[in-house]
Amino acid sequence: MRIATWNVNSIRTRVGRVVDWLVREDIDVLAMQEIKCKPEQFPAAAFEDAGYELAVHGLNQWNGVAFASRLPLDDVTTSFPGMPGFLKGEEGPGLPLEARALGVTVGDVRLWSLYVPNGRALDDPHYRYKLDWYAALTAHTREELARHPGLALALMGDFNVAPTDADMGDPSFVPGVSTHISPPERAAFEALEAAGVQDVVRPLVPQGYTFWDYKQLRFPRNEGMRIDFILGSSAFAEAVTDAAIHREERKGDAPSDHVPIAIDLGLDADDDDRPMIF
DNA sequence: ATGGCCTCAGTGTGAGGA
Repeated sequence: MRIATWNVNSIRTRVGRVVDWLVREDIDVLAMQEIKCKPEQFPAAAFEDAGYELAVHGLNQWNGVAFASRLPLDDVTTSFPGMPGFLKGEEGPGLPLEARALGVTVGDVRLWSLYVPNGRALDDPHYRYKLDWYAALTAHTREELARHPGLALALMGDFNVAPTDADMGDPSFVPGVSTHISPPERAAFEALEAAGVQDVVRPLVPQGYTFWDYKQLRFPRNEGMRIDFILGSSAFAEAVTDAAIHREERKGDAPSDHVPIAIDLGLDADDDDRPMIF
């Protein structure tokens, strides 16, 4: 089974490219972020004609998350319990939720497509929102794994944090000034991992970015950032057999500014110590 | 090579992205 995540930066603009890639790479389940449309605007036919069913969560022209899958999608969940909302100029609880989280179950595997808030600037209310969003996601993840020990769970998407200095290659992001590299953001990412999910791509792909800004020749200069991840529970991580960051998808006409990340899941049939997931 | 912002709503220009 091949699973992938991709911040597509508008699915209506990218539909041909995305479906071509799914078919070419034999992807079974794709988590998308920044679809930038409502469900009724989603170009569903192109996916369905290629053999994929959809789960779409979009409220307006911003954010938006979705799944495309060749396998049945069950237990579709929009937003996770405790997820904070946001409304410019206002603060406190009860603000409207944005379309940033979508959970599905495929077989016995629980998957989330996540688009973590950007933060905008260290002194912007959006930064507090980002940290609160991380805290709520961490609490939910911890509770979910406590409730279902041994669950194969993966959090996939755009986490908007470069966890290490090697993950930040964009010179416009300055320590002490910029988002994505601040100690509180990095601590929030580490706290999420400590809740019981680990980066299942980095051990197999130690180097490489997943995002390059459209501006200032960032891609030709390879001044990118590694901010898209697949974080898996122990049961999920043990089933990962391969991983790849598809850097080629940043080339050519009308690319997203993010590239897809794909992993293979499988099991050694002779190893009875491992849980049988598929 | 991979090339100097892009997308959306809406029709002029602001918001948002990272």
